[in-house]
Amino acid sequence: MDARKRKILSAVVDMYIRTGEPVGSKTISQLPDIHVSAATVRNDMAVLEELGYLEQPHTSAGRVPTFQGYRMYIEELSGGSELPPEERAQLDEMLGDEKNLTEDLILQSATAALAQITQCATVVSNLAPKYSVITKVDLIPTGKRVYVVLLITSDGKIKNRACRLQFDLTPEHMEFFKNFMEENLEGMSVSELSEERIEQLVMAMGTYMITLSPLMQGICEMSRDLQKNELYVTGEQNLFSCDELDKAEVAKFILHKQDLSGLLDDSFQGIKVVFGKEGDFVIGNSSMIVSKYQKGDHTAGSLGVIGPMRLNYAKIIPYIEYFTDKISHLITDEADVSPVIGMNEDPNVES
Amino acid sequence: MDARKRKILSAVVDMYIRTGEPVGSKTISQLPDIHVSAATVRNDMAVLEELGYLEQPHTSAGRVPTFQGYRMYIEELSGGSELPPEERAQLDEMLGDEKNLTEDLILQSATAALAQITQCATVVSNLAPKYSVITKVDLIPTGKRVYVVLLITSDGKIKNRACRLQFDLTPEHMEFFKNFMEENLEGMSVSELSEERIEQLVMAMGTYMITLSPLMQGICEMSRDLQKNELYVTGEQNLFSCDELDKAEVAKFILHKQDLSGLLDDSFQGIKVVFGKEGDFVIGNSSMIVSKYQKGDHTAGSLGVIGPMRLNYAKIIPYIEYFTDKISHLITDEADVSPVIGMNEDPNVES
DNA sequence: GTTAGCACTCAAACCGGAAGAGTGCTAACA
DNA sequence: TGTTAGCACTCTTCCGGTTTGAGTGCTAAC
Repeated sequence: MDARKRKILSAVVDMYIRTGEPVGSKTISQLPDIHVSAATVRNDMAVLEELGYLEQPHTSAGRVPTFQGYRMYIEELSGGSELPPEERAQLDEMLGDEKNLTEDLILQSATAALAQITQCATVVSNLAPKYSVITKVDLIPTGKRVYVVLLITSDGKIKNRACRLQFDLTPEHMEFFKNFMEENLEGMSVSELSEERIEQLVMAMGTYMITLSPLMQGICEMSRDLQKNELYVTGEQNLFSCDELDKAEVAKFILHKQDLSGLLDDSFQGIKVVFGKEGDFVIGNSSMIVSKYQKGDHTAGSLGVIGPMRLNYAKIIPYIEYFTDKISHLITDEADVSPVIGMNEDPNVES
Repeated sequence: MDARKRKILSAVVDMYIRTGEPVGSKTISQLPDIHVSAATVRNDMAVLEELGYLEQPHTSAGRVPTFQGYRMYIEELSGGSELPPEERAQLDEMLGDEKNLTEDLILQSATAALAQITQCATVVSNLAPKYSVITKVDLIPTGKRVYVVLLITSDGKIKNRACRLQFDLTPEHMEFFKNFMEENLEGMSVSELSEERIEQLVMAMGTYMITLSPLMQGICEMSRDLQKNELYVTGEQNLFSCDELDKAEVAKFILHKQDLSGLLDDSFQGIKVVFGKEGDFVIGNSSMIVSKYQKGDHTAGSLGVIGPMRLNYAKIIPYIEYFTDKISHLITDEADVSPVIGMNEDPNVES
């Protein structure tokens, strides 16, 4: 494919993104940096159509990019531009006071900022940190035969569960439980805390087993929660004010946002673009641009934008790259400094 | 307004609910219990239109009920039918094993069941219990200068917040805090726990004030959470499969469901019906039917159904009445028996 | 390889008439 | 006086035909 065809393809996609109308040969030929006639453009477009980059809604209409066409266009872009300093400053300002923020807050303000400038929905999948460790287990009596088990992890997550027992616990029982936890659970990695492991621990409790097993059941449920990845979505409203998207599909998406995790946690590098209805992603005519962020040397999660397929990729891709970069730095630094203020009661956090 | 007009109005609303088409005089005159000609029906309909119960989309179309028309129709109904035993049995079964359930679970299964049989969205506003008391405050060190404050209430709610202090606490500080809480906070009603009250307590701490005030700040935030009413919404999908409702409005509603609390907590008795766009309720062409449930002698919350205005009121109203009655009994009984298993980490709970 | 010219295609917009549902009014009837 | 049949009228909806215009593919000339 020669340079002119590439240029024409780019121009078609660009124009289509701007206008939403199928693009004709005449329009392209009139562009300042296209120096050939409409007829020539027509010939090239016919070839681009054969190659699968463009298509016609009907015989006498202009051309519209295919998925493949968009992909090619995006690839051309992504090598490109660094963000100009003034935009960078603007983004920094939107991110707010970066210091002293916790990981959750950093992610929240990043998604909020991104949603606002792109006028799209933004999504973050924050992987359950693999190195997180249980730092504290506590047991608090709160009523007749009701006890609250409290679980705190090294990355600042706090979980609690109330458990009803068959008998009230003696001080000896309480003592045993606390010691047992200190010896066996505290210091253990959350990812090790499988159901089998808990089963084993219950067995190891000996005569206390029967009385205390509901507590262990509670711990089991909490550890399952802790191992789930978190998914935030913000700016869903923006999808509804976009008339290229089917409202019913958007609604379905919002109600099943969890389904995204598969797409987001997929292994990939750099920028990934997913188009609606091309794969598992349910909103037709939409696209999702995702990039990963790191904590130290590990992938810690991914940040993405969801909007119509006609999206200003040229602007948005650098934004996302800048944000994920920035997040990587912030959370890596932050991890060195101090534990995190818990946010596990925020209703926007789903898993 | 004579009996025949009343009957005709009822018939028109009924027919309109079934078909969704404007109803003509001929259709009505052919109904089995209408024994007058179409011309007579026409005359009556003209009167009903003058009275504001019916309207015409255009001159040569049939009649459609107005808000007032619906209201009249619903009023006629609500005196009516007890639920037949077989339906009652069916509802009971859907509610599942009623014993041993907590308040939250009762409400959840009721909304789920109601959403399923009505194919509508259901909504529950559970008022923050006014008599709820703080039973326990605990303080747990979890990291360098980081402490978790735990708050447990008599109705089984558990809240926690991590607070970062300026210094690490000495055992003496810890001791003081726990004692102070035991003396001043435990036993106090949640509703008394205003910001001013907390302010006063901070003042009363004397020399410990500066060090411990971030903890009190945390308590303040948690008490604010505890005083919020809870709002569950279920079955939102159903609204999207209903083509009389504007999807964009439904979406807006879902994203701002909190706005409902005003409508739900309003004081009223028996059944209340709100029509979309008539007042503050945003979904055009929709209606919401609400009824209150009691805990002992106090209103504890309300349960409602949201669907298209063309709703089978004759069926749904008795359902709602039955459910709220049942819920009232269950939660009143349950309160006597045992404290509640906490559910405050459920992501569906909003406030 | 590029371009102008031309015939062709197709969607969208427009128009006008016919069909049909339903009304309001009037005059007759019990 | 209330009820009914009849009739003219209104208004939406549907259908088919025509027009318009944008855009194409092909061909022949440059």
